[in-house]
Amino acid sequence: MKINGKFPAWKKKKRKDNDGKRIKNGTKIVSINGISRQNGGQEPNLAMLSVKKKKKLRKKKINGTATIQMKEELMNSTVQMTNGVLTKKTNIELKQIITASSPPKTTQSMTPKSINTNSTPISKKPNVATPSKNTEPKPKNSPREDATYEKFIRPQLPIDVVEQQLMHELASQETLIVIGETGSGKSTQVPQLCVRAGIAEKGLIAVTEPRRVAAVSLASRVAVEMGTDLGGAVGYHVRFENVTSHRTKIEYMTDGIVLRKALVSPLLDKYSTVIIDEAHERSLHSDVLMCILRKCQAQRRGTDNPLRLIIMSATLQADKFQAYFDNAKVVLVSGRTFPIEVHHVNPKINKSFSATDYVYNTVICVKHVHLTEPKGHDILVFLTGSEEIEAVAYQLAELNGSLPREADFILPVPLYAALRPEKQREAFQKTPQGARKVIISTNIAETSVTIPGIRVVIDSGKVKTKRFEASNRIDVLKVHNVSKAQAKQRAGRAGRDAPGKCYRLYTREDFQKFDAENMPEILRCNLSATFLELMKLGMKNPHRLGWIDPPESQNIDAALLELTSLGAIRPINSDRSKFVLTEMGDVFCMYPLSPEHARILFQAQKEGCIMEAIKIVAAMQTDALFSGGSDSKSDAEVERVRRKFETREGDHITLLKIVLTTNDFFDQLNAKTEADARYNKSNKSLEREYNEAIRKFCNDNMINEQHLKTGSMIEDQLKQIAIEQNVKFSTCGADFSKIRKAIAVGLFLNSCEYDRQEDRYRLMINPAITVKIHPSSALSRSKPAYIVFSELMKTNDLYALQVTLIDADWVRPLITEHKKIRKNHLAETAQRIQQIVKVEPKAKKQKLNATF
DNA sequence: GAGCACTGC
Repeated sequence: MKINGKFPAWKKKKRKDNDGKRIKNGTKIVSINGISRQNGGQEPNLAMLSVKKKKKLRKKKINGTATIQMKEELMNSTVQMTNGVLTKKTNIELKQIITASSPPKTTQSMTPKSINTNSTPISKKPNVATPSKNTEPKPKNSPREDATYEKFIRPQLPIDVVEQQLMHELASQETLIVIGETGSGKSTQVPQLCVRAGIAEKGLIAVTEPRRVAAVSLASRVAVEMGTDLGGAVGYHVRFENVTSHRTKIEYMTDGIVLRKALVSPLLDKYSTVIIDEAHERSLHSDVLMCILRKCQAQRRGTDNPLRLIIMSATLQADKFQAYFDNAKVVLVSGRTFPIEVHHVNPKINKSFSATDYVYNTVICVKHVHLTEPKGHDILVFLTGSEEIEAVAYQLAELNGSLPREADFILPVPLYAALRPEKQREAFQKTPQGARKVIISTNIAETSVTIPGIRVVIDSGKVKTKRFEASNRIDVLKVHNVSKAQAKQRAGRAGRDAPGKCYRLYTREDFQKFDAENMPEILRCNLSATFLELMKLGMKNPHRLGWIDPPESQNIDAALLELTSLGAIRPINSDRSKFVLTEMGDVFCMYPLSPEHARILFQAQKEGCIMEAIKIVAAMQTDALFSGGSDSKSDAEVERVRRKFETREGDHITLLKIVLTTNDFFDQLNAKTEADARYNKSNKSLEREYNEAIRKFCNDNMINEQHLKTGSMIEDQLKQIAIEQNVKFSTCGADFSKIRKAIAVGLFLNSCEYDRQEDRYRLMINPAITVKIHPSSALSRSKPAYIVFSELMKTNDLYALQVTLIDADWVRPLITEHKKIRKNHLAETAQRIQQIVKVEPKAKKQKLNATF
């Protein structure tokens, strides 16, 4: 929320809200409890000014504490890394930012996890944290660590009740399904039970998590419980960070890392047990893992190193998992959340209620809750996107002017992933005296972060999701209703610390119409990258693969067509039902990239510009490097800086320019810092100056520091892989046509030709589809004859994002080839469907088991 | 001249 300076960008322009009503320059008739009132954007009243002043004061307070916390973190890490070279320090800082933006890690706080609460008040009372048996011996490490362990006493957890049963099942079952709600302790205790049951002697216990924060914080927590240091008996492995050793017995990992490991060692024989946590989330990676591990288990069955699988889930999909894993046993663990009172909108009472204008409803609801709920109970609001969130935050701040004198002050705090880390941190600050914090969030607060002190949840019932349209290869970003499970999850966020309330801005009848569960990711994304990995593991026919929820046939074919056209796979039988990796496809697998992006690198090697290609492709993996429009800059200044990097050749070359500029800056900065170090400057002041210089550079050039660092780490990772692949490093200098050709070849499926009559671009592989260049692109005004884009996004129109000027001759042969393959492909698909229809169900099942 | 949720290797 902007306090000083100009109004937020959304306010300056006319915009349509979801009901189609125009909100003009912030002026909107707000009717609260029947009393209409006009908040004029042009005439800020006195109450409004005093609000700003008040807020400014409170802001100051908050920032004060933040600085102190950050300083402490900085000092801790400096102690650990004083002998590091200064260039390494960027890494240290990144780590700090990651930890700082994750939920506070105390011995009491648990990882962000899924919750499942009933929609009616739950009578279960949470266990009081009582001192219980300390199951593990005390550590004998450094004195500092000893102090930490002595303080630690694990509270009793619901899972303790079924400990004996779990131990028994672990000893006898090959696959086990553990269903446990939030707070049951399954994520921390089940791996430890495995160790105690003696399973870990044959091999490591792997625990997979869908998010990095979860893997890291769970590992830290379990390390404390087991009385070992992190990276000792308990470790974690996420991208860019491997904190494990030869002593490690329990390894927390992100599911993507386990998939990568499976590509290198398909039997995963280092691990005796793999525990898949949060399986109910149905992330792409966990679905693929379950598919692979089932195969893996079959192959290791009967050997002296069988694979044990534990599927952990928070919701009722047990039946589905049970059927998938051959009637595996299910152990139920009760959860430990506080009772939550759920209120739905009742149209009979709330006469003015309109189901579509949820932004307006939100403001009304916050006001109602604010005036009726006890002071000090913070509110968490779920909305769909940044624009909405900023709008509500603004209106709530204005609401303060009309509150009764005795009422507390409303402190709106936006929270979404694209927000700068320091802004995100405000959501975790303690609420100032005399205020009520209202966090207005996207679904980031559903699972990824846990905010303390929330007692009331307001749920719009909406979520923005991306779905892949296989027929046109288009990503569609749209607002949808949440699922029932998601609504429960959101409600559960009110019951973390104490009994809570949830207000749903939809009727009970609407809720009944919602889907039961979230749509699994595998059903709504491009499958080409996944299939490439599975083919590396020996899969030949994706149509015959046993998924929990099989993707649509059309979607599977689209991925096969894409991979074939990119030259990553080729058919091995005449009816094109079986495929195998080509040599090039094998190389693609080594890179953590989509097949298209890997193809750019492959081509760049031929063209002699691999260095530049790696920089560009790495930058393409992160969110926008250039973050124009940040609040303290004027439009003219944003334009000026944007022009500095813009090139006529397109947005990919612009990315390269930004990366090269920052590289130069870092070279100079490092040289200067090294020189300063010779004059005996203290480490601390050097580091401060170093970080300040980076901050200033990023601010001046409107570069997102976080994304820049992520990009640079990806660049290092890609370089490392290229070295392992014996790639000859080459650079094209100022001859950008080489790199443009490599990009064109990699993204040839996205090449377009300008249609002057329509003033739009026609997709060369499918001229029926016309698109517009997104206005954020450097090429949106120059309109060259031929372009490729990175991504096509359907919002209000069909927009091409990240566009580069190309030569049509570079892509024409590839497009001709693609059309040929597609023609055959369609014919073969029709033929195959005929065959499948003929197959008897029984025979079909046998075949399914025989092929992978 | 638009305005984009969230993860992950």
